[in-house]
This record gives sequence, structure tokens and C-alpha cells, in this order.
Amino acid sequence: MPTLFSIGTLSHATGCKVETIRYYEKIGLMPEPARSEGGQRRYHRRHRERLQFIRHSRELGFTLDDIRELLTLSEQHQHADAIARRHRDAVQNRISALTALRNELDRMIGECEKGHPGECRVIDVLSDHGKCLTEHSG
Amino acid sequence: MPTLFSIGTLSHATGCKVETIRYYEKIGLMPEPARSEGGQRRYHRRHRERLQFIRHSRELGFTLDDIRELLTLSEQHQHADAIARRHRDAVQNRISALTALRNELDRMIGECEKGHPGECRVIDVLSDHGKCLTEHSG
DNA sequence: ACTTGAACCTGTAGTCACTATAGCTTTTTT
DNA sequence: AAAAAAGCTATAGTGACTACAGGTTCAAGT
Repeated sequence: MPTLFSIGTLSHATGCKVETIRYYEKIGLMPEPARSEGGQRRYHRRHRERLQFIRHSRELGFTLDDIRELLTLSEQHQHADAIARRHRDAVQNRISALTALRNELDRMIGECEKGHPGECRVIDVLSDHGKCLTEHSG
Repeated sequence: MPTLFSIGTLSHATGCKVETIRYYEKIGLMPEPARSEGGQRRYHRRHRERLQFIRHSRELGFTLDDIRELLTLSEQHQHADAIARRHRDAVQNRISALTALRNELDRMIGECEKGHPGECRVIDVLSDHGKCLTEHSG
């Protein structure tokens, strides 16, 4: 990869769509890059690393606001600990919620398998809150 | 609960906000209810059951399009487990990714406690896909 | 019977995190 | 040099709501 590259090359390198890169720039998550004579964006390695960080974090379910904070954390290694702990707890909460959800889905699928052919319990479970093991309103 | 009830009562019974109920009606997920003399919505038991089904499904992370499909299946008394399975797998993938991230955060917090801050591997892990334990594109 | 105020109505605009389109200009390839 | 690919800006659309403005109806208290 040459020193400077286009938005398309950056897109290809990160798996992030061109439109999304421009969007990240617009909302201030990516810095404004240099421009060519003709006004096209010219990126380099640092941009690619930052964008990879953003994409990776997004895939793990962080919001753009979370990522803004994580990026700050990465730039100034000072208050890293507190922020890291808070994120750790947030991640754990999400894991717990998703695990409960997966268990419920497994149970639903299991019920469906036990049912006589042609009879699906998924719909029943979704209809009737009393048949649901997880705690949620409704 | 009387035979006919207002949107507020339905909202209270299902934990679904009034605006959301009207929104579901607008997009055709809830049928248009009867109206009072003065034009206010009047629901009955069947509406409540349908809305409970929708809310329950939403809480389990199904999209409105999934739910549309589930409702069709429930009306035709067909199998719905394929949708549930697909969704279950997506949830499991997310759990795996988040668990890997939480482990990284734990490890980093541990290192911070041992007394070398500054070296924040979380950022590394999020920046560099090669250092990430989970499988995902990017 | 009348008045108050909570609940209701419609319609529109805003949220988040993109995604897609239109109608151009620049860059690259042939 | 011409054609094609990639880029540009600006705007509108997506999903699943949520909030607001400005008006109407309903139920309860007097």
C-alpha cells in the first residue's frame, strides 16, 4: 500500500463502505484527510488503523458514542482504568442479557422438537408470557 | 378488563407505548381497531394478545419483519423454528465476540492493577484484527 | 349539567447508524 | 484522447421507534 491512498482503497482495506467512511468524517469520528489536486480524499496508514478500530468496535456492539470515548482513551492513556472498567461492566451486562435470550431461544427450539410433527411450540411460547422463563415486562 | 378498552389501557396491559401501538397500526402490524363515537381507538382481547406476541418477540430480538413472518406462520399453524434457529445462532455469535472482548478487558484491568498502565491492549485488540480471538470480517 | 383535566387524535420531525440516489467531476486505464 | 471507473456533494430513505404541536374527546368531580 502506497503512502497515500483513496477512499476506495481504504474501504477495501477495512471492509467499511465508502459512504460510511464519509459519514464518519461528517460526524467527526474520522479526521478530515488531505485532498488531491482535484479534491479527492487521500488517506494514510493512521486513518486505516483508526477506521479498523472503529469497525471492530462496532462489530462488538459498541455505539458510536462508546467508540468516541474509547478513541479518547486510546489517545490519552491516563484515565484508561476507570473507563475500561465501565466498559467491562457494560459488556458483561450485554453478555448476560444475550445469554438469557439464547437460553430462551434454545428452550423454544427444544419444545418445538418435542412437539408432534406439524406442531410448533415457538408460536405458543411467543404468544404466552407464562411459558417464558426469562424475566421481562409484558 | 371490559370488552372494549382504550389505547392507554392496551398500553398499560402490554407495556407497549401508546405511540408505538399507533406506529404498529400505521405499518400494518396491528389491525385497525374499532373507533368510539368521537373517533378514539377501541380495542379488545384479540388485539391485546397480538400485541403481546409482538412485544414478546421484540424483546427476544426479532425484527418487525421476522415478526410479520411469525404472525403469518401462526395464522397458518406452520413451523416457525427455522426463524428461531437462525436468530439463535446470530445471538450466539454476538455472545462469543463479547466474551472475548470482556476477557481482554479483564486482562487489561488486571495489568493496570499490577502497576503498568499506559499499555492498553484493549485498544490493540480492537485496532488489530490479528490479535482478536473472535471470528468476524474486518 | 357542567367544568376540568387527563387521555386521546393526527401529522410531522427527530433519533441512530447507516445506505442509496442523483447529478456531477476527477482519475485511471485503454 | 476517449471511455470507464471511482470520486465528489447533497439529499432522502431505512428500521424501530420517540417526541412534539396543536387540537378533540372522555370520565370524574362538583
